[in-house]
Amino acid sequence: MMVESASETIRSAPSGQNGVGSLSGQADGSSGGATGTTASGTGREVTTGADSNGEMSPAELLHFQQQQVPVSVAMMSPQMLTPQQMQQILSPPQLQALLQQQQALMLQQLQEYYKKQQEQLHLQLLTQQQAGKPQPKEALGNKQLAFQQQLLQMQQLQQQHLLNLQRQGLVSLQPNQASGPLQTLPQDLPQLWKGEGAPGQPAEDSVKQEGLDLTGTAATATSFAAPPKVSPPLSHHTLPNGQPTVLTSRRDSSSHEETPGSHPLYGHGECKWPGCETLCEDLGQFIKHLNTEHALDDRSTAQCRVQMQVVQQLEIQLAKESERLQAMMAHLHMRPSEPKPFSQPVTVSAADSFPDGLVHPPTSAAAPVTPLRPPGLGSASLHGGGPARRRSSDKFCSPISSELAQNHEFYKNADVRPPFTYASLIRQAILETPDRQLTLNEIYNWFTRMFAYFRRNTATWKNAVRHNLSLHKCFVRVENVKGAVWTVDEREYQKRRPPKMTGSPTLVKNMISGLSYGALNASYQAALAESSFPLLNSPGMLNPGSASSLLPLSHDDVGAPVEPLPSNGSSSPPRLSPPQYSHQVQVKEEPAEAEEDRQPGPPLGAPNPSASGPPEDRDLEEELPGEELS
DNA sequence: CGAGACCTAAACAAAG
DNA sequence: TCTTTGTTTAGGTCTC
Repeated sequence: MMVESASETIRSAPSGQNGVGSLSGQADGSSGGATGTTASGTGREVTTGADSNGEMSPAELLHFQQQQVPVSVAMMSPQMLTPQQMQQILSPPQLQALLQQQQALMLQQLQEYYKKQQEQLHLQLLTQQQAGKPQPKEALGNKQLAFQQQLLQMQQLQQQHLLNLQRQGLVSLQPNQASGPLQTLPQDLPQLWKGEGAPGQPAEDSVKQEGLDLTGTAATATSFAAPPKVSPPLSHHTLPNGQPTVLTSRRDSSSHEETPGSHPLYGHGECKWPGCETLCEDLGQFIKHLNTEHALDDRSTAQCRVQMQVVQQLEIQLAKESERLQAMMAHLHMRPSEPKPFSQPVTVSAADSFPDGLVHPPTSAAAPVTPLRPPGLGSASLHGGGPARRRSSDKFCSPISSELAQNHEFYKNADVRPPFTYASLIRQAILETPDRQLTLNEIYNWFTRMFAYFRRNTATWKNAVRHNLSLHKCFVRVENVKGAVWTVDEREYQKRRPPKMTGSPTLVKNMISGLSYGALNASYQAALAESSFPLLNSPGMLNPGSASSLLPLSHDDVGAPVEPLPSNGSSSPPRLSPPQYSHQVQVKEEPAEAEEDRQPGPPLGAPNPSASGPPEDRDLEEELPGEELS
């Protein structure tokens, strides 16, 4: 299907401008790896990425990076950072937060604009009235009406966008959207202003009057950072439910992260103040301009107010959607949220990761609402690349199931390649079923159901799945009544993967490859739908003693991390030792029949009678203990 | 540098 | 005959 083309998108950005050494390398490593580098003949390379590859210009990107990436990160090599690298640095959740922030900012800028126009109209009215110009009152009234309608429309538009983005999930960029996801809104706006709303194009007129051009606004809207002047009022919003929003906290932090030598409102040689595209040769000039043209005055103040409103609106919207999501999840048998995940040890480890200089705390601070940091992945994967790899903290790496559980929504919606190996995913898929067995097709389905990436990238992964199934001994094919099904031989599985280092390079690599800018875009979208991650954080993780070992089936992957062994010093041979896990549940190359008999019955190992609940939970419980054992 | 794990690509064969 | 499912082989990358 068409999907195919879209598929490879991710790797499309082989860009990995080898700037950040290994990281970029890894970027194409897995997915692009062979193909990308050596192209192994196939020349498949697929650059497509029409959708995901936001096509953000390098300049924009740089701008983006400078403003959004935590200082330390940015300093690593600002000019070298590619979207991918950025994504390497930021965990999916972080990206989400980031994107959320950006969207909010953009919206707010738009609002400011509108406000501005409105003020102008008022002015116009006043002057005209004073001048005694008998301008037909009606006309003026119409104008104002038109503006109000536009405001309404705009608000609706915003909300719609939010919703759309939320629901689209998969949708990345429309081909014609020149740069980045954030263009979406701005692009719509001009229309709104010029076309739709006002009969007599009043909007456009007034816009021109001030020499402003909404199109320009659209362009400037890409300026992500919060205008300093504006940030104050935004800094401490809380959701109706009292939860601080990621949005705001991030914004706060970002305002402090300004890159020296740059200004959030200055980019591409022009003033990024909403609606102002004044060209400024250098920062100095810009500052001057800023102080003169955008000084603290009524207008600015008004803009701040508008921003506040926008933010509040967004927050309300967010809260609503979160609620809805929770309800949906609850309905779909996922536990209702309650952000407990943060009490997990993982959190600690996450914090631990900062020293690497790869991630910054601010984000984690925003935790409550959006568990931004997937315990395992968040940090683990981040490190994968560089020095971090070495970290001995195995606790870091959480089992795939937990990782998955926590980022379930994310992967489901974002076109991000999951940082797991095919083998671990397959295994996960199989273990998630009551019978612990799946047909190939069911496995496919699981993949597509769980990961947006696989929904879009149909092309090769199926082959890879089959390949993995056949290749790894841990996957046992069993002839079933209804055909052949695949099961997992835990013992083999454990054996199979001699503990690699903790960071799991490939995973990271995978993740990275999956994180092309397009992915980022997707993440952005996903971010919106993301507010209630916690839901997924299966409580199971917290269950310490729960049914632990019945089926220690797993420590999964995410790289090989979890290890049973006393994690202490050497991070080397982590999970190698299956022995400790007396598990080996089932299977094991046996005659299909035998297998069959066994499997269907009590779901193998019937891990925990009590802790019913979704398979995921089961798994989590199974795994965690393992980790803790160590 | 070699070993291993992983990944993608692709050729083939057997079934349905 | 076409598609799906499985198996194998080959060539690459990356980390240890």
